[in-house]
Amino acid sequence: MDGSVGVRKGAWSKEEDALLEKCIVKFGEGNWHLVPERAGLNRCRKSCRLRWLNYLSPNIKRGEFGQDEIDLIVRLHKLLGNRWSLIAGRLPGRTANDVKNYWNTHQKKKKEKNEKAVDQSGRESEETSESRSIKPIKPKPRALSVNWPTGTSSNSPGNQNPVKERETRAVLLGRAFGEDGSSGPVRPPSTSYTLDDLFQLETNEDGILVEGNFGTSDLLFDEDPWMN
DNA sequence: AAGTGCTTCAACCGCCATACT
DNA sequence: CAGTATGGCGGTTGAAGCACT
Repeated sequence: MDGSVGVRKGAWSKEEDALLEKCIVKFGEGNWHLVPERAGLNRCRKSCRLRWLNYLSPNIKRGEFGQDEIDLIVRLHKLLGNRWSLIAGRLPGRTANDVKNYWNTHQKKKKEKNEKAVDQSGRESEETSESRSIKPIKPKPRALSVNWPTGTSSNSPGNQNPVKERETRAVLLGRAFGEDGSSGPVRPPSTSYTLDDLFQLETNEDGILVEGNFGTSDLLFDEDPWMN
């Protein structure tokens, strides 16, 4: 794979950051397999990419998540499941890692609260809304084939294969969000999408977003989303 | 002030999809 | 068509910092 024998691991030093940044500024993003050599770094390509995307990239927004961002994460997670990259794509300046870390932190607290609730009131929490009805869309939208937009119907194995079928849906989802599949790998768009966009999307693209019965009411919370 | 436990988040790992040869 | 290279993702881990006793 990486063929990386004896590459450096662990936290990045300021010198390494500077080298990587210099390299990206000079050559641009992409060609990650060339980056370690170009930058003069004893790091594997994955490490370089991750460091740039999660930390060094100038687009990254730091600091705490705002309430609107939290709401959006909660709703999108309900819709998409653990599709952190897609969720992060709706949050300008936030990375998938940020969102994932944030979610895991709060999920932990949430779980603990649920367990306490079980201790106190029996099995009430088994009936929590999430476990009851919503099946998040699980498949991973990946880069799209150049033939994808035209060659999907008759020869697509997705029609018989449920997994493929769901993948197709997920790809559609990515496209519907504005990810242009015709030009290579799926990338987060530069603009954000509002919940209104999501709702509209659901109306227009009936059957694409939805797995099971899913309505706009499923995205609404009457109470603190982290509770219960 | 020191020790301990908890939380956060950067980074690694393994896997998968696509592109390329 | 098969094999290989590359990019990208989600899950997990561990170090550092913080809070509490």
